[in-house]
Amino acid sequence: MVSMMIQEKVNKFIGRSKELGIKVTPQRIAIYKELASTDQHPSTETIYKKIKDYYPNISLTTVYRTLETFEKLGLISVVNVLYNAARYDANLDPHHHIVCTECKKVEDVYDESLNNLDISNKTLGDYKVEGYSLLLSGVCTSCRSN
Amino acid sequence: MVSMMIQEKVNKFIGRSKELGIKVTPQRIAIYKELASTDQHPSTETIYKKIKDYYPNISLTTVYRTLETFEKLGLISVVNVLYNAARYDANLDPHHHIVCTECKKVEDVYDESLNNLDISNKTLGDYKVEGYSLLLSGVCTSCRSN
DNA sequence: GTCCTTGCAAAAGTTTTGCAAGGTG
DNA sequence: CACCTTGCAAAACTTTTGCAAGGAC
Repeated sequence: MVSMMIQEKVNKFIGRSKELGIKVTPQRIAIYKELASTDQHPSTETIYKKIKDYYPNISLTTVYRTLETFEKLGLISVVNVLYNAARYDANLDPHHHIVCTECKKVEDVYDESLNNLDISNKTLGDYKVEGYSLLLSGVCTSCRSN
Repeated sequence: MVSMMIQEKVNKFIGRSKELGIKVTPQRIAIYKELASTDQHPSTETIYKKIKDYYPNISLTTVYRTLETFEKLGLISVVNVLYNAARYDANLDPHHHIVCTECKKVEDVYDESLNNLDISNKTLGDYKVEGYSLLLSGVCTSCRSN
């Protein structure tokens, strides 16, 4: 799966789009292909700029709308759920977070057993790792009751 | 530490500020106190609004600048490192991410042993958990050589 | 041909910057 | 009283929305 050829991924995407009943446009293919071609998770703007090289008419609005559509249908996922505004933390002790996917509320999660994960060196590649934190996602009570 | 009284946290903050050589202003105390009083990780705007209730002259700019200052000095930390722009992922297989704290580049991390963490039920409180992902942070090779 | 999708322009929302006035150490 | 910090206003940036034209099915 990881090493699946780009074209194969795109074909799968086209099939899935048809199943979902959304239209397969050149813009959508370009956007999906751009995203599937890298593991660097570019921003919307970056995707837009890359596509513009060979598809100069594409609009940034389309990239925004398309990524949102794909995400809602489960064709892609958001890496950073909390991208809309900076969130700070006065608590510097090691702990993790859980975010409500509905209301975007974030709360602390304390679980000692998660503070000393053994992360194999080979996964880290050429990074000098400073730390990690776990972001759990779910739906909080008050959102579930709505 | 977790249950340390707010005033105690604020006092510690004031002492640390003096050590660091930054000025202790009423605005800074208010901002720190607001952040230290909750585990909900409000956005900059939310902090601003709360403080405005009892300190109507405070400026949103000050809140932005102050939080940035605190973060750079290590007085607080950012929950969502990648808050400046949406980042998407075409790869729906379970995997994690590592972000370079310098250039904000994000890459995939594959490590089977991290895909089935045993998260104790009591930590999850009243959330219905859908999933989790690990965000490692570090400095990539190209940023380290600069 | 129908209706979803696109592109443009404008609006809304978030964050940063310049500068003069004010307050801390 | 020096210099850091604040507040205001404006600019820069990111994301969303309305609407008419265009294209997929």
